[in-house]
Amino acid sequence: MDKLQIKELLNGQKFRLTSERESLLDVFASSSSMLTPSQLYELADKHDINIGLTTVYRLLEVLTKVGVATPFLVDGTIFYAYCGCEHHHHFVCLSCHRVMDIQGSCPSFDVPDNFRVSSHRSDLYGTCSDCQTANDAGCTH
Amino acid sequence: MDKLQIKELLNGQKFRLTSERESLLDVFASSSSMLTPSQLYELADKHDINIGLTTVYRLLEVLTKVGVATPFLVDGTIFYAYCGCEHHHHFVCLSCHRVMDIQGSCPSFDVPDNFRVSSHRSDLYGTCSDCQTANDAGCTH
DNA sequence: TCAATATAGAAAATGATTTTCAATATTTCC
DNA sequence: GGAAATATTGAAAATCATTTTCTATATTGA
Ligand SMILES: [Mn+2]
Ligand SMILES: [Mn+2]
Ligand SMILES: [Zn+2]
Ligand SMILES: [Zn+2]
Repeated sequence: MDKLQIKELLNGQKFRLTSERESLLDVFASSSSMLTPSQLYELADKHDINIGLTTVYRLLEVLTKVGVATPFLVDGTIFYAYCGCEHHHHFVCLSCHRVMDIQGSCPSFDVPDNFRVSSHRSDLYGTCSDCQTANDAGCTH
Repeated sequence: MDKLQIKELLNGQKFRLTSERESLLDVFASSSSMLTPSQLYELADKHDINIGLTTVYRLLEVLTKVGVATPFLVDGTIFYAYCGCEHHHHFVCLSCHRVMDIQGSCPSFDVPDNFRVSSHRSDLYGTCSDCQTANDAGCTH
């Protein structure tokens, strides 16, 4: 997904893509894992991008509002992953917290006619191949 | 779902179904809405069941652990609904917060062979019929 | 250029959740 | 039955995540 597109999306809701947000977004989008706000803050730090934690919260908030970030609830904790705008489904590795896009058409369920379905989520949870071999080797990382 | 079954499930993990938990469970299971811990606490109060908020948190924790309660993340807030053990899918009304079971077979996605899928969630979000007619009538409740 | 609007970030406030702990209840085993 | 071990309760305190506040700064738009 293009950064210009994201800027347009944000501007459409009177949000701005500042240099701070752009740097953070780069870090966020390049991570294949779902992250807590604090984890994103730490990760940015490692890239020598020193942004206030409040700003991290605000970025995740606006990205979620425009649909570019997706929140995941895992084991009582809320994580965020950069997922772009096109609707798709996910596999979440409960071991390494990586989030992978998966192929497949949207599920269809029997919903009463008079219900309006505005969105849906279909997420799979489990262990990715890397983490399985790691576990096989006796490593709990 | 039988209360005895729930007791067995809890006992299986060395949890006990005390009288406090049983009263709370009655209130919880009879609600068709997803609830925050505080909301369940208030609801119990209305039924003249006065249980500490800490106990409410602990009940939801153990019920989630044994799979009888399901957490929902909606708009940044974590709610819980009594859902029993048999796997199924849900429609969540974003207006009244009721959670309805929906029919349909589990979706199938293309997941790499070497991934282990341990669980999945398929949730629909929208507006139930009651809330649509309420909105039509100009009521924002 | 000037006014209006949005953001950054530190500090403080808030609020939700967890921990602690003493009392009580339940289970286990002799 | 009756310890001893284990689990629970709930109030209070502590902790932790998130939001609010506020001032300086930046951006947008007439
Ligand atoms: Mn994705
Ligand atoms: Mn259900
Ligand atoms: Zn993994
Ligand atoms: Zn409704």
